[in-house]
Amino acid sequence: MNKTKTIATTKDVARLAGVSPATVSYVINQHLEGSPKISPATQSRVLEAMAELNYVPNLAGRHLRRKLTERVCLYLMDIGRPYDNKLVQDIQKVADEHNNSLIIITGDNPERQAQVLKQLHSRLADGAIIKVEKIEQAEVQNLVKGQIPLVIFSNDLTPDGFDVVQTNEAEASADGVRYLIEKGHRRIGAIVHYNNNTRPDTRLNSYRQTLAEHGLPVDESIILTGATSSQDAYISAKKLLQHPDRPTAIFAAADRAAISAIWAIRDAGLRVPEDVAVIGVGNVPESQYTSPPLTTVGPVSMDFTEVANLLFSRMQDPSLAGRKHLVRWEVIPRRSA
Amino acid sequence: MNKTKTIATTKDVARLAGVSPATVSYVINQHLEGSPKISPATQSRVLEAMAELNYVPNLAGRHLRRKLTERVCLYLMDIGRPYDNKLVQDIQKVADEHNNSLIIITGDNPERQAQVLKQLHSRLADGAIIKVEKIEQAEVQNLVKGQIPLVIFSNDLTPDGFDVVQTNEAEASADGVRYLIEKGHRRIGAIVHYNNNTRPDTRLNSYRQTLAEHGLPVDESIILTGATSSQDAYISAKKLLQHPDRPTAIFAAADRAAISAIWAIRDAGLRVPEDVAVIGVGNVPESQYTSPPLTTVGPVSMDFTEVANLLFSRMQDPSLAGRKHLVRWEVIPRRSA
DNA sequence: AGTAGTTATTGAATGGATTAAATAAATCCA
DNA sequence: TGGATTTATTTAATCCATTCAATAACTACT
Repeated sequence: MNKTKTIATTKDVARLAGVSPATVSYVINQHLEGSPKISPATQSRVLEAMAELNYVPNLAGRHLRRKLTERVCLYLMDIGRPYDNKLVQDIQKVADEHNNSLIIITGDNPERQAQVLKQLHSRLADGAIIKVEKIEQAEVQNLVKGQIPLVIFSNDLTPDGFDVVQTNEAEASADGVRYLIEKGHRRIGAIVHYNNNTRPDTRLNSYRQTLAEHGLPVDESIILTGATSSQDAYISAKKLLQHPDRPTAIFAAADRAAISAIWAIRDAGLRVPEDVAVIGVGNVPESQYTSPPLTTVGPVSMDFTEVANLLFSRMQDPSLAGRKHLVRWEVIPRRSA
Repeated sequence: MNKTKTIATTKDVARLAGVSPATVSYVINQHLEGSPKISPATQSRVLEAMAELNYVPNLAGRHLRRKLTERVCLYLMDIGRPYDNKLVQDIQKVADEHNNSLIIITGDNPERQAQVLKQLHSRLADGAIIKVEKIEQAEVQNLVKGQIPLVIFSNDLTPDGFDVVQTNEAEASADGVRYLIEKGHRRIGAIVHYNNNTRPDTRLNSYRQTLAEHGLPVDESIILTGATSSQDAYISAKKLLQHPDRPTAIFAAADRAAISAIWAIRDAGLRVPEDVAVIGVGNVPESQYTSPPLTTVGPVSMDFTEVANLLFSRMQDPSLAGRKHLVRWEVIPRRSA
């Protein structure tokens, strides 16, 4: 009965099976080629002992000795983003193929980011994919010194020496605005900053710049910023609709805001896109199923295995030069604009 | 230059600072009360050496010796669920207070569940919160043997010996259907199984049972199952609307399905709730901002710190008897029904 | 100054698994 | 059967940080 109080170690298993700890280890790691062959007889005695004692290898011991965790880490700002679930699945799949496990850590403040980078340096994992808006340069540089394979998924300025994944989000947002202009719209309102997790500025800048490039005036009274929730976005949309010189189209810097805008337009008794066209950014899953389906700007491909491959190839050969991977965003024409 | 190739250890720091490894360790762990006091002079010499060598303690070494990881794990089926982000935040907050870090692992198949439970047993973390639909009993029992503090967040049958968090989701779904009946509806359609992550059966059962309890017929032709996406749900709703004997209300077993239903109803030129009322389940964030705002069934409180506290109190005293925590779901009346 | 009493520092053992190198056992062949 | 070769098993070192117990360096006090 006191057996259950203590966690069994290789030594315990060895004693029970009447072999040495080394033999136990070799039984556990048979799969690693190059290990000595253990005779079927001892093998089964060891396995029995392991089962009897409910033995599981201690990870700390193993990692210390092997200098490997066979684990990768994904850092996300939070776990609510539409694409991140797919990102996780794809990384998981690739990790599985490499017999690695995946842990996810979240945090949207620089403190936690620094903390996690430090933990990585402390060998929390053998490599990591960091997906953030903004990078703590200094900490990352330390990691590079510490030789932790790293893939940075961010449009923020990133230091050299590792792989970066970026999106052409800014250009794609500009494409979105251009799309509206090409449809003949001359007065396009903007609803920006759906929540604090996105980078509204680049999208808003794209909007301003694109209008300017086409010789259209930028009217600040139809640029509504600070919408941090669907409700805010709904209210913003209402305001645009009540504007004395109502815009004929709305550029919403996030799909959820765009969806709220559609509700607002329909609630006002107007038609989408005939009376007011709407375009979003992000291509969240729901955007396909709104009514009318939302025209939006988003990633063309949802396959992130390439991102995971960047990491694993770097783990195999840390001397690799820094690479860049682009997640292409494009206008996805549906029926709201 | 070759310094950067190798990761510094306490020994390296000790050598550079001209002290013993023990001293280095005591400098690192000053905060742990009971540690000997180190003189300011040596202290700063050690700190300098640490900075110079870019030293970070190796977690494996520390964990091995301390027999503690100061880490907790949250297992989720995926990272897309509306409430889980809040769950993560709350656990994170409590973990921070205890100087623990949080790692998240996901997986929706029993294999990964088993794998993770095994890793926990292997001391991946000091404790875990497992949020799943279905529990692998055998593996969990092993964990109990291995004395890993565990909180099971699941309505599935759970073995004794640790804490469980459950929702009264089934009863609340029944309340939702009752709510419609009390509004005078006698013909209520159902759209069930929004995706493979939810447990439609309990909700559907609640629906059937509640109708029966009120002496209403259960008409299988207006129960549409298998809607695994918003689009499916939209199509299902369309079908209900085209039914020769059209229901006056729709019970959607998931909010996203309910939202699709609202789109479908409005697209058909009908009004919500006057022509067709809609109630959802889940109270996802968007449900507040649909038009009309969705009446739904969901958790009343969004504070999960209590769940985290269950875990940490158990980690402090593993002999605690198993406790139960109920996340109360209720009808949240808005305007769609 | 000498002894008791503090305070600072270090030596050495520890935790658990792995693995290179060495030994022991088994098999083969002449 | 004896010696060589192959196969199975073990010994002992190692990974790194921590911590108990012991020593060393100081202070203080009579």
